[in-house]
Amino acid sequence: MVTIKDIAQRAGVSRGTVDRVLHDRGKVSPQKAEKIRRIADEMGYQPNIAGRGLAARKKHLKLGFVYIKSEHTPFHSVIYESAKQYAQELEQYGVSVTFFGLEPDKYSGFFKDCGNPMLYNMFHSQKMDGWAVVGTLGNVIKQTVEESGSETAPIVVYNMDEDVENKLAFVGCDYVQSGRLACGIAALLTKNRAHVGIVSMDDGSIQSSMARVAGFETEVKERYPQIQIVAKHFVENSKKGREEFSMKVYQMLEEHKDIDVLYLLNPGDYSVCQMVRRAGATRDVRIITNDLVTDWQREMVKNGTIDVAICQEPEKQGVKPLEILFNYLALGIEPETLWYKTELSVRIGQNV
Amino acid sequence: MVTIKDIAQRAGVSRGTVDRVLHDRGKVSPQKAEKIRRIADEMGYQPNIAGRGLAARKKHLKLGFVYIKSEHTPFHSVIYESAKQYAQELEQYGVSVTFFGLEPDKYSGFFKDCGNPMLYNMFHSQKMDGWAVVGTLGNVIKQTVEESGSETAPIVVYNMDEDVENKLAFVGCDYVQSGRLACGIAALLTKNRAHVGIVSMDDGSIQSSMARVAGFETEVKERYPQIQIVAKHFVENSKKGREEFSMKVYQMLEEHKDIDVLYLLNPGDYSVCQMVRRAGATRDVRIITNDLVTDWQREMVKNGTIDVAICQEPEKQGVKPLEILFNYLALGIEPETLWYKTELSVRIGQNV
DNA sequence: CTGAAAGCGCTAACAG
DNA sequence: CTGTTAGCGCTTTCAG
Repeated sequence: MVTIKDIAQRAGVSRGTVDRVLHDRGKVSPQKAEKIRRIADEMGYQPNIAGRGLAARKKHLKLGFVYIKSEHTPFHSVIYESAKQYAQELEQYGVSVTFFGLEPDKYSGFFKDCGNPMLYNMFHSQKMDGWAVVGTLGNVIKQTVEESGSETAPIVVYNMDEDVENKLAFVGCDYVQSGRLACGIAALLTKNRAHVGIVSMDDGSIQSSMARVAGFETEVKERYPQIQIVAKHFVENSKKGREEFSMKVYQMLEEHKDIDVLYLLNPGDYSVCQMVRRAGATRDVRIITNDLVTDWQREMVKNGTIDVAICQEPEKQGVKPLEILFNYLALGIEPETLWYKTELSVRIGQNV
Repeated sequence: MVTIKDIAQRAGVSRGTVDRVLHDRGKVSPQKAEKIRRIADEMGYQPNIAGRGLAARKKHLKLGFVYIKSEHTPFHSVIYESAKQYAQELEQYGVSVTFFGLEPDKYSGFFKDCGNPMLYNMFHSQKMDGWAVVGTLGNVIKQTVEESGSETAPIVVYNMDEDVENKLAFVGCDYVQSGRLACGIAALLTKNRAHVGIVSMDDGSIQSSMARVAGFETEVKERYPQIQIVAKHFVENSKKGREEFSMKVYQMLEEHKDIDVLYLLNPGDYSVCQMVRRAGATRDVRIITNDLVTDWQREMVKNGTIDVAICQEPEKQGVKPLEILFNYLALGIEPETLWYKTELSVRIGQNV
């Protein structure tokens, strides 16, 4: 294996100079730089990760992790817990991670106007070397941090993509594909003839739901002309909405006796599944949901209350953003891609 | 973060002594040892991986990877390629991996009597620090290596479990669960009423097939009393068998007009799927297969020739055994479990 | 039985 | 602009 020392020797310079050239830091005479680059190339130099990892401690990197903290979104709790655990592993590289929990429950209309003083208070004085931010908040945080005079630190967005300027990467699933996958499952369950009711606990304007519905509809058009979406219901995720949700779904099933597949985008409260089973005892409705994060949800898949769940690796959504930042800042490894897709998996009773 | 140096300082000894105590190597006076252990514990010492990784280079570890080399088993090619790639990453830790390809095509009855001279020639003079061995060959290799006078090196078995004495770990899927999963899918596809034909290109005596069939049958018994297994056919994987296979399956479908789910354990030649589609044009047969490793197979899932494929992470089966050995030998990390289960995933046209 | 020292590959800080 | 030095945490080797 060829080391930086070998290159230095061969080029007749010091290791420091080689390091400077390979990292474009400091000034080196053009001829020397060129020579060093050529030699490194010829010898097939590959930096040693262990060496870098060890030396990285001197950088005392600080990362910020911004997440959603709410008892109504257990999915984000899983992300948070995974990130927390990975942060501990990063400690040995001298990296410290600060967690910023945003609590939507405390502010009505949270996602719509989050350029509020709370955010300013939270972020204006934070100097971080890198940020991992849950989508839809990327730009807000970027602006808040920059306004407070700090230079631009790299940002990785997760869960929901957002058009943040110069973001380092995005980690999350392909929601359109998720919708397509749901359609493929509906087709399998009904020999390509599903009558589908789509339901979600959100006002229908959030990106993920729109993308999933669009994916589902595209797949119907392209591949399963006999599948029909007979009803769509969106109930907003508020106290009132949560109370009404089950009833709305019940009414939908009553109104459309031909529904044989229920596609739950964001059930919010999963007890709606149990309701469907009781109410539809004489009917055969298949339930497809998204995500599986609590024991209770898993249990429902195991016992058949939910037929199929489509999952998107929440753990990875917590870990990967930090990993990308660490690789970039500590080890000098650029992200391989701008979009790290988390896998869409199909879970049924036998593989939850 | 607490280092070995901190402990040494606090205990009033040298770093070398601390190292000896923490690794039970060399002799240290009992009182000192006890004291050091206590202090390490109190201070919550966690070894630094980067440091160990760097120091590991001096060990010049040698690992052996034994795999199956045959154009009839693309699954094992994927394992091999993944292992090969990971081996390259290990180079920077001073680890060299030697690959031993066993070619069953060259020997009839290969798996039954592989205590032959070929193996002896291949392994008798190999001194390795650790072995990763495909299941069903673990013991043979262990014996061959030991007979040739080499002391016992740790062995990790992969793909198929085997009762190797003192093996360090096994990496592979739960084949019984794989069979259960297939049954769960058959149930979904047919509203719990499947009439199933089970087919495989092996003589029915190999472990994985037996386990899958057993899992399927158990699930039928426990959960889906209305599912029936109406036929089972095993055709041995020989030249003759491969030629006959498609026809045998065709005959089975003709004989049992009620079959609506075909469960292909090891199709060998996937063209059988296309045959079923042509032959059964007027009939609605759903095909469930295992594993998805070639582009051709993926294409069949995409275009609906295969309805569902159950996969078992072949890449991981190549990488993980080497990773376990590396962690154990180079970093001193014991395997967390004796059985590293690879995940069983459900693939359909929308998530291949 | 134990301490001291060297070195794994890389980076940062300092001195010219 | 460039070379030297020190050190990240751990292991191994060499003396004693």
